Amino acid sequence: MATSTKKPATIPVDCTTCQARIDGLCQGYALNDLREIAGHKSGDRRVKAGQELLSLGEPCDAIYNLVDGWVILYILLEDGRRQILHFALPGAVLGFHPANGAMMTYGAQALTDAVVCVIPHKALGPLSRQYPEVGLRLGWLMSRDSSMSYAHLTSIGRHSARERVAHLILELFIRYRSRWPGHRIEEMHLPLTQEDIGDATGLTGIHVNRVLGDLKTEGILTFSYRRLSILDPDKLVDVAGTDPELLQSWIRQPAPAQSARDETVGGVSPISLTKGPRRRLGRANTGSGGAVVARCQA
Amino acid sequence: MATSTKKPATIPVDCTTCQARIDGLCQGYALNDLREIAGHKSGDRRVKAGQELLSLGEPCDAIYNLVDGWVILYILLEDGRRQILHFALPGAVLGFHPANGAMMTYGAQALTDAVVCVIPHKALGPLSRQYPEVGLRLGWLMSRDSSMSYAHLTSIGRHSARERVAHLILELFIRYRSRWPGHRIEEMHLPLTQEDIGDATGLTGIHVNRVLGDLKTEGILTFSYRRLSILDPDKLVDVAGTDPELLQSWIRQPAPAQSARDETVGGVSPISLTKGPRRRLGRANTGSGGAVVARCQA
DNA sequence: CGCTTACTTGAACCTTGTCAAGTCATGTGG
DNA sequence: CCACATGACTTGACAAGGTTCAAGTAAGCG
Repeated sequence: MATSTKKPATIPVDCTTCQARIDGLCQGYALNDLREIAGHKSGDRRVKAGQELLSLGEPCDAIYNLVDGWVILYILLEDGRRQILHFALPGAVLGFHPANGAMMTYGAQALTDAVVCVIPHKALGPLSRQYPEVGLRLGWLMSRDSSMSYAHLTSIGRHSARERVAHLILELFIRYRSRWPGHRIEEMHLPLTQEDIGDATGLTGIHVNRVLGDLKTEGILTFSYRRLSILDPDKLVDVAGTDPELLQSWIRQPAPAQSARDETVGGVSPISLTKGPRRRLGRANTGSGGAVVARCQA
Repeated sequence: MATSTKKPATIPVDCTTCQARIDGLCQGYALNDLREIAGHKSGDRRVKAGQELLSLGEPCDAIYNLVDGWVILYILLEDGRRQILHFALPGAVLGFHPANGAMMTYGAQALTDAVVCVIPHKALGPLSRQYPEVGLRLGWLMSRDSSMSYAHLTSIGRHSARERVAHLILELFIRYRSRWPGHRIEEMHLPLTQEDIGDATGLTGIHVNRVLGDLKTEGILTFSYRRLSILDPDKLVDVAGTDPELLQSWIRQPAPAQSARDETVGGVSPISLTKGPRRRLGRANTGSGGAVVARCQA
């Protein structure tokens, strides 16, 4: 379960066990640095499942480190249509905006009980002067977001309903499972309705239902009442029609802040996605000049 | 025209007049700082219209500051389907990747002759230590990219073909025109085919053609052979079914690196989008209760 | 046990895609 | 300046994938 049921709501976030240390903003910092960084926080915030964390149009003057729970980002149209933009998992940073004092251009709602730690935008300048890697890491996190967003764009724009649904489920499964490396389970609590899946994939909930029905008939997966079981991972990858490498790249960690590399989490190879070369992405035929591999240490 | 036809290909980029100084990475820096920053460059690169700048799957070890020209980011599927992810205009940063030494997850192709200046990833660490704002600005730029991407997701996922095409054209028009503040022209060279518009909006070129035909019949715009004229801006905004505020927010500048605020570019109000409150975005009805709760230590 | 939310299924409809056959615009060499 | 080649645009008929409307059933919750 992604929700923190063990802690009473009054206990503040414990930075030493925070997910943001694993692949989020605070990755790679030693304990005393964490204490420093936490000094910039304006506090923590807990929201119940179903509540809004950030509302469209409200001014946003802080970034939110998602510590626990699932959160969706979405845009609501005036006629009621909704597009889910992103499923944020612990370690994500929300509310980082291009322009200072800008309004939120989308909303954020908790799917499960959730916890965020809040850092005001105006602390970012000083913070990044003290810890220059923080700025870069924010950049990397944002860049990962847009990379994921690009994959979603491709899914919605150029894939069939079948592919889209399979792709989304595969993505969420892999992302979720990557944080429980030991588990080999192929079953999980996915806190979504079929309607939600529709709103994320650009389909109607009804059609999602039909697609899920097909996938069940074919023995690929079952999903009902927020319970997901993957029955045939390989077939699922096949139906999703995507390069598993791409999905993997999101759970691989950006470069850590310092040298404190932590290989215990992330980098796991979920299900059997490692089977042979399965290129699903084409290549342009315009010759492009050579490139050199280089490693970088920030 | 966005292409630089006046300079021969051998002259290096002049940082003092570079677009990246206006709303890109180098905004707000004084001349001697610019010189410092430019010292981290590994060089410039010029590509002809139609050529690939970055190829999918190749390792990427540098960021590319787009100095001049139009560049598309796209994903190509193995069966030939293509999704255009983004239209990059001067000032954009390309190739900034979450994981060090990662492969490109998408390709980039020049639509016009284009010029980029190249900064190796491994220079970013030192650079951001010397100029901490650089890391944050990169974050802001990436965050803007994902914000734009979110708008595209909504467009493709929840808008009709008509709305999508109108939205894209409006977006490109506004973004392009924002860099020529003086001009009140409603005509421009848009270096796209109808097929390209289709690949960006998740439609077929043929259907784009039909939609454009309708828009022309209705006296809203004409677009053919890369020539765009907006005949009725207000109607176009209406058809696009989007909040112009959102589009505006992308051409508004992020906070400058220092205090050197430069209001001469950007912040223009394109066409007559300023007419009254035109909220096209809905609001959730979940009461987003209270506020900040606990304070935290480390 | 009754309520609510979520899921399921069917039939009619409509938007968009597909296939095919054009026409028009632009550039090039003669 | 024209003939030709090429890429881009245009149009029509038809099919398909997905939506809409409507009427259910099952699961979870107090």
